[in-house]
Amino acid sequence: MTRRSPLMLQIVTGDPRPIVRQIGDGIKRLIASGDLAAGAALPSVRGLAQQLSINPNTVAKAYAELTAEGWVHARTGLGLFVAEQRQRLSDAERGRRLDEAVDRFVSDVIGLDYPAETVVERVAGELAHYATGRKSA
Amino acid sequence: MTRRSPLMLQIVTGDPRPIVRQIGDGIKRLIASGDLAAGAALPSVRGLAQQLSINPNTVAKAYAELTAEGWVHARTGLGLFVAEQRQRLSDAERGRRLDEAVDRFVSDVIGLDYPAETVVERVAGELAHYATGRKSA
Amino acid sequence: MTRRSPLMLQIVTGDPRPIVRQIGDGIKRLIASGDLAAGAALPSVRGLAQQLSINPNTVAKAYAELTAEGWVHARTGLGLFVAEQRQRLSDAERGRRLDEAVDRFVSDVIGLDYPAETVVERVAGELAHYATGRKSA
Amino acid sequence: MTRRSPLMLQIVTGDPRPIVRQIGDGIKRLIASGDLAAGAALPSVRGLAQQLSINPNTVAKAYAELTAEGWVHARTGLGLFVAEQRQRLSDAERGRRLDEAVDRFVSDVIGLDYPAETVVERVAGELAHYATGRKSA
DNA sequence: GTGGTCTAGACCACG
DNA sequence: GTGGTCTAGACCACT
Repeated sequence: MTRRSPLMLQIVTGDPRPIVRQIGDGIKRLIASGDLAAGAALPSVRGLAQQLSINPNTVAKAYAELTAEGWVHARTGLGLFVAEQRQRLSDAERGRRLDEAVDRFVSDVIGLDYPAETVVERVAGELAHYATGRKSA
Repeated sequence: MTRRSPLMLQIVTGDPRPIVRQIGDGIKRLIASGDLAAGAALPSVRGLAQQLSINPNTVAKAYAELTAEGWVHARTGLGLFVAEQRQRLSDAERGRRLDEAVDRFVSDVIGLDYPAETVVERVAGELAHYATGRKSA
Repeated sequence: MTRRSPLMLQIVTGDPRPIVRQIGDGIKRLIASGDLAAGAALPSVRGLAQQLSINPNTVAKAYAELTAEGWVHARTGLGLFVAEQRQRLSDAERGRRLDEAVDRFVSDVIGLDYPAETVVERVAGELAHYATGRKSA
Repeated sequence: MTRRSPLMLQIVTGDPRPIVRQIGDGIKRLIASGDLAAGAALPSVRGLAQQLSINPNTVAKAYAELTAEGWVHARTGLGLFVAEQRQRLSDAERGRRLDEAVDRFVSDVIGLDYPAETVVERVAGELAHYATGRKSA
């Protein structure tokens, strides 16, 4: 139950997001989708770095951010484990971040000339993978 | 048609997007919403720079990108004008960018723990302000 | 008002806290005490690194954490600025962190054999420097 | 007096403190609160390790630190016993540690935006559970 | 000039 | 073995 199997993670060089963010986003999704349950062990810094052929420091940085944001917690000498999820941000802050994300998304998409329904459906489809209120899968 | 009135544009220092992008996004929005019709003239580089109190180089760079992406075109000695509507990006490129934007959006929102419907409604609401689908099709 | 004067910051090699944390804590205090008002510019990464005779990456890391926690925000090409303060954490999370801090503090102090009043007075004295609800100075 | 009953100790995996420290802090608290009187025997290294389901090395290290700090003393062939109350640290050292603890505590709490009185009351409340001041003075 | 990212390699405490 | 910290030096985008 705490075995460290290779994660379903891959970094894409073409992706404009920095590697650190790709790792962070990827793991957040695995947690949100329930593929990584609370208490599960993450791959070691060195292990994941080797698996992805990147520098261990880059992985460590991504892990540090996930730790700071409360997604995982480190037990020195043992490794990283998925934390219990809990509401860390104030409602006001959550609202601000939603606004920001929506705003940016609209800016990104507005020039692509897709019908609004198409865009909305794509978003809805993606979000469907992640249960409301997380990990109800 | 070609008068150069001050654009309804403003840069926000708190915005995480670089200024170049804020200008580009802003003008794309004005075009998409119809506030800037095809054939309309854009403010001069110096004029807009002064209006927004930013470096003219920054405006010039934003304009260069809009030109490269086909949103506007330069008429030597006259200035920049909003281009006639046409397919600016290949379908493949459009699809790729949609994917990218959706992906990023989902990553941004996933930790906020909002019900999917809430998020989808917000996006739909924002998109409703702009032209739905391609106008010159 | 946005001038970058040398900060009242110093790192102590004997301090058990890592340098990154000393910098972060120091700046948080300067902000909390009002010495660094919202909108004020922080010293540049390279500048502070030189001033403290440490590696720029170390400063950058400290700054990145402050940014992630919302104390400051970066404007690429311009520098870092003190952010408007706002309630980012949920009440539950704030409570958890208070509990944790108190718990740790008691553990640290319990063996030193000081009268409780002495300890409490020291804490009260230190906290008095930082106005309730921040920057009311 | 010297019977070796199971200690009222537990390690918490979620606790940010390393296990070594949790053990040390826990025993110090038991001594400070009087639950472990001077002369009382501590559980054996192997026994406590088994009770807490942790590595004996970890317990041994914690015991070594307690011994070095003068909290307990070893009687060869018999085990560890709580030391008679005496000045374990120099005044300078005690003062330094108090400063350090207060400093760290203030840094931890400063961003949580609680009124100073609230924080002070919490500290006072926690400290009240333990002996106020040195007991054998 | 500014901050942000990435690599490489070192040392530490912890289990 | 684990994660955490620090240094050194490089390249990038932005102003």
